[in-house]
Amino acid sequence: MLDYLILGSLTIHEMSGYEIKKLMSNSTAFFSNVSDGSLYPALKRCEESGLIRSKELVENGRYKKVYEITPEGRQVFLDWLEQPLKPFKFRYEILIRLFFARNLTQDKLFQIIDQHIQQLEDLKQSLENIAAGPAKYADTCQKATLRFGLDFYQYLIDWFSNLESQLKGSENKPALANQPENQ
Amino acid sequence: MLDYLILGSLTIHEMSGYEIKKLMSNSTAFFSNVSDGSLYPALKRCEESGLIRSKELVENGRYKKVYEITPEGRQVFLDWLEQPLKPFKFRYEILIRLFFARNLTQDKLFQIIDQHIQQLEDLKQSLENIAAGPAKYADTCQKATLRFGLDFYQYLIDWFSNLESQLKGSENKPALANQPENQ
DNA sequence: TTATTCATGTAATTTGTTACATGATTCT
DNA sequence: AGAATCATGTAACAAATTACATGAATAA
Repeated sequence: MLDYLILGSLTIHEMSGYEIKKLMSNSTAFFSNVSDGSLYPALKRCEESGLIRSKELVENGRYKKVYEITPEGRQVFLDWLEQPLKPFKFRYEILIRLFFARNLTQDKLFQIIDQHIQQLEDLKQSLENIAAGPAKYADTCQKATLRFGLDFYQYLIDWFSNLESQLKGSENKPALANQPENQ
Repeated sequence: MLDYLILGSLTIHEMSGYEIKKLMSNSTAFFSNVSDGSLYPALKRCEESGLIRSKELVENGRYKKVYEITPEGRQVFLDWLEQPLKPFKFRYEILIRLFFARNLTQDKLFQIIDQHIQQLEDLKQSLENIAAGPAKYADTCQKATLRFGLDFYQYLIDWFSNLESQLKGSENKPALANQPENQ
């Protein structure tokens, strides 16, 4: 996955590892925050398999290793782009908490939900900052990606806010216990 | 994470590895589809660290290893439940495709989006089947978890359908190219 | 002068998957 | 008789993280 993120970035133009990281966090942070410890080994791996090649240079007295994509790398990337998607899997920590929330007081549960809403607000804010920024390289599809992030975070914020209201609304009832329903 | 999923399951009642897997896929499949290769080693690990203990028995001529949570395990689980959430991270393959979609013809992009919508419809259907089923152990919070899955998949289906309409609407324009904006 | 940003990397660990391997029971 | 489900596990591999490690340039 990371390899394709690297190849994709290099289809835009040649970049150093550091710049690739920058691009990720300035535009796609919400779906891929890459750590140094995975990026640099991945670059090495891709170079070894001939998908990218590097030149080392010194710019403003700073050592840099700038990578460009090779024709083979471009082909591999284009092939991947068209391939069927892997099965969609999604692991979402707060849902696990929610699933087992009967072990929790309602207050504690609300704390966790509030905390998550705050996380989401922060993430949304950082995307808004990116959206308000210079938005380099942003074509229609890249803008759609950003738009997705904004919409998505807002959706989750609303969903969890709504859940809280509903749980609060049934506060007098045994909220976390089994409630009979017509089945 | 998996360890907590196991502990959480065992707060409901004692279960074998197989039953834990069943519980996951019958109620929380959409956020945690656990493979044998991770579940059984995890059970071993938890037992070695004293969080759970097992008894082996033969039921209907079938060998079983039934696990129950220990008081220490319960405490570890409850502590975890209340702990701050880890930073929310989300990697979503189709967004990476979308981000680099300028390397793709519009037709190919639509194929990918359609394929993803189909994935989501299938996942939603499987959740609907679960929701229509006997819904064992389903307390309010567990129902909310299921509800989340249904709402979430529908949201994504709508979002991507909408994206397609929008892209189709601008088909005469250079859809995948950089479109100037007021910045 | 001190913190931040730029810049690259390694080592140990974590967490999980896929494929392999086995075997009994029950449903059709 | 054969397929599906029940039931448990190992071994090899994959992908990524965290912590460690270094060091120059620039902005406060």
